[in-house]
Amino acid sequence: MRADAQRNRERLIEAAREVFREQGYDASLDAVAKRAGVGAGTLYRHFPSRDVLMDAIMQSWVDRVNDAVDKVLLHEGAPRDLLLSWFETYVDLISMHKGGPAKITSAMGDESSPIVTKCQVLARATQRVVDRLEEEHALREHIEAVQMCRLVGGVATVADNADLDRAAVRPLLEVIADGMLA
Amino acid sequence: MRADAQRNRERLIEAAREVFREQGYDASLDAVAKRAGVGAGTLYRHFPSRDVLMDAIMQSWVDRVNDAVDKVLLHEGAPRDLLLSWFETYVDLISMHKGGPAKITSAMGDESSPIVTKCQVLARATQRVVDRLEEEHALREHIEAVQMCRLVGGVATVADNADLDRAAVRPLLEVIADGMLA
DNA sequence: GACTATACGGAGAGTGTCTCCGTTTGGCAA
DNA sequence: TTGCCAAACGGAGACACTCTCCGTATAGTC
Repeated sequence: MRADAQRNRERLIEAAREVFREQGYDASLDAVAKRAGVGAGTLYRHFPSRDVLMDAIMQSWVDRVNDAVDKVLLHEGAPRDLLLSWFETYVDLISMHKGGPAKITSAMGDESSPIVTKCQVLARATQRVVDRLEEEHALREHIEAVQMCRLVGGVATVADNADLDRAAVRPLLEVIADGMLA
Repeated sequence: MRADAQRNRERLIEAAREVFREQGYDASLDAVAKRAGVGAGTLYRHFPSRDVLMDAIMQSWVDRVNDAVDKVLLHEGAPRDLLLSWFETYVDLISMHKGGPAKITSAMGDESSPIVTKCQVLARATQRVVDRLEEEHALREHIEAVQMCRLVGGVATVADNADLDRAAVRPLLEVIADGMLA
């Protein structure tokens, strides 16, 4: 890739990060291009769709997911606490941008989604939690990681849309946890 | 209201019902106006926003909700079956239009939403199910109808976004039910 | 320094939202 | 019946966003 192309690509990602944080996932892509100081054509050449751009700005986020699940799994304690701890972390992780929870959760299990890699990172992290709980025989049978992602993602989506705070989200996560634990 | 205004209002509602069914909740409002045979100005005078229009086309749906909960409560059987039966009915009721689950669930508990009356109808119906289960001491403590609506609405939203079928939705609803039952 | 593949930029086509204002009409009073 | 006018209509058009096309600029190579 030519040096100017590389530079513009990075500028676009940085601009998108800022604009999406300020205005949410629905922000105008022309605004992103303008913030980056490039033309619309340049933006669309690098990132043919909004989702591809989203995927790119989430690279550093992948590391954060993996760090987060490591940290959660470190914690010794009751299975219910572990599970709830992961659920709350999960909600935080997918709620970094307005509209994020819906976007990520609807792509979960869709092989052709442009953000499939991000979903896989989340699913694998969740699988590690499932594995740990199964070792301890703490989970009911037939509980799959993808179901966990969908349920908790559903709660995060509702919370995102309705501006619910953590206090309102907590009891919803508890219901899900109790429904999954043996 | 003048007779022509009344007539146009009804035409618009009928047209919106058709267009939303065919094209989903995101369909162009100009398309609705055109289908109704009126100008865009007439549409926006009657219905200042998409949500207000949605609210209007859902009038008959209110009756359907009430019929549905009556029918579910008639059913004798285990509490778990009753609860799951209501959950599946609930998902069907709010999934009549693409985008409906997110719209309805995010407005749940928001007094200023244009579709607040529809949310209340759903919440009251769900409350009747909660009351019945509490009579039978089948429910855990501190379970509120609005939480039920949010959890099941979250599942419906995910299913709507990700095109999940009933078979994929069922186990998610089971987790929620098990998390709520004593 | 010249060449060319690569990348850039922004005008503009396509689409949707919503408003404004000149025109039409329903309903009433005389 | 007729005349009046408040109420309602309609659609052009301003504005916003997405995405493409193509003339222009330039990075990298020889």
